[in-house]
Amino acid sequence: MFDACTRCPVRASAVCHSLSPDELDDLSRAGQRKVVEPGETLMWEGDDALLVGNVIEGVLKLSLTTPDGRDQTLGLAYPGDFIGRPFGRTTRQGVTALTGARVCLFRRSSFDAFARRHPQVEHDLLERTLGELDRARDWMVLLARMSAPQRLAAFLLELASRIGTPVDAGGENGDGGEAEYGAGPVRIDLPFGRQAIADILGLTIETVSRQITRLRDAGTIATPGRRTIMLLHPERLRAALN
Amino acid sequence: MFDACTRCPVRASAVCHSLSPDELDDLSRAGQRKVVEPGETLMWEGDDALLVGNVIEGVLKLSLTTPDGRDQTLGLAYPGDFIGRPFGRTTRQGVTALTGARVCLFRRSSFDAFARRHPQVEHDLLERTLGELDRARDWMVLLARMSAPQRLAAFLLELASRIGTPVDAGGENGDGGEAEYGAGPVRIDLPFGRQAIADILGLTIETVSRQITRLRDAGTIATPGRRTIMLLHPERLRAALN
DNA sequence: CGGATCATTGACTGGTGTCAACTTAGGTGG
DNA sequence: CCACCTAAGTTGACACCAGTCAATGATCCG
Repeated sequence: MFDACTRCPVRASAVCHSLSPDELDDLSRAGQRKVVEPGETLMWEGDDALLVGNVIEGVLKLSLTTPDGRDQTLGLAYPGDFIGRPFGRTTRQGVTALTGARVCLFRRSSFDAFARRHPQVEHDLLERTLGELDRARDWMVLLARMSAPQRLAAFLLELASRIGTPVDAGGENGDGGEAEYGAGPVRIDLPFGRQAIADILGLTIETVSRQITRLRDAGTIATPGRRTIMLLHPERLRAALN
Repeated sequence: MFDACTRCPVRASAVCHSLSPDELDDLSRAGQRKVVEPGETLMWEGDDALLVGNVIEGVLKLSLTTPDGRDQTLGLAYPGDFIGRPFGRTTRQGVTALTGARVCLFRRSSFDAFARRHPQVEHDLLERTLGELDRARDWMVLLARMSAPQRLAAFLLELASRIGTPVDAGGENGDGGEAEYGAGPVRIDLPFGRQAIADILGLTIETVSRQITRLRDAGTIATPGRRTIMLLHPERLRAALN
């Protein structure tokens, strides 16, 4: 298990990155890896907060259900991100896998105790949480004030920076890595369908669909498949935000 | 100054509550009290994060401006709350006093260093930030999915629990304290005007005004003055949320 | 090839924003 | 103490964007 941590693909970016080999060994004994199926819910909103963990691979959503039964996605968790609610009685948001995923889970009580013994872990958690809060508040502005076209533009740009791959005008750039996208076209392979986008943007699936059609007709994007979007003119999306 | 901390009205609830007298003395040397005028902005969005602090008295707002110049309030800070962005280069949200206020400020660099030497403070900050994040996410659902009547109802109920005073059917309850409100009427003395409410709820001032009128006509609330709202039937507001 | 799911499109409705006029509250100075 | 003035709040008319309901079209999978 210690070895599993050493070779962990998110070793450098997860909350455990600052631990010494001994500490890591200690923590790893409390952890358990789990493969999550697409659509599987790891934690339900309102549940007792029994588990926390790290995303190793895949994309998960944090979501809440409105009183009238609609779903609102509050954030996405990518590899290296922390999930769950430490130091609290209940998890206020549900955590559901959008894609197949692998996670590394801890009993919350064990993790809490470990974190309190390791200030560096608490500090890392604090920095992450402060960053999450900043991002949540940015998103609040989008949900509170922006039109459907603006919401979609902002979302596509964020996706591009998270999981987009730059595409050379002449052909594939090749590596499929994290390369920063600039002015050129970007390819996004969506890990989810239209309904999930609607849930994220606080819109209906029909409105999302109409906005995508509009952007395609304008030549700003191309949609070679249901789950692929090419940003042909990212700068136009950026312009649409103002 | 040490004495000032000992007698501080938010001594029990602020981030410094867990400190020993010696530690408190240490921290207090780095702090400075400041009186803030209504409307005064303590920190501007995008500023270098130079200051952090505690609210001692009054109500402040955290806000962001949309590209087209509208204001969105992201949260309110009440006495005991922590303000500013520790461990970061910039403050993403502006902090502006809605009422006259008193705060206790630290240079961020000093506070950061102090916190890193005192895991208990970092832990407290982490718990606060996690709570803030939960609340921000609840509010996201409101902004993303709820109608104007629902937003106002939710806001009035939150205000009631924060700064409302229960009112006996026969007369004043008297103490003006934090007493939990139950089924009975609650009086809210608004620390801000209609525009601020609109900024919080992501609506226009006209829509807020119309909703208030609607609730008054329905007998759910009374508005004896511009800055006073009496919740005559809080349970109706609660019902309106579903 | 056929069925099911997901996505798109269309027609219509309703809620909220916008612009503008009007009213009220509250403070100031005669 | 009252008249006035200003800022804040209210109300009305109208337009438009996004939601709803319904039908059609495209993909994926067995």
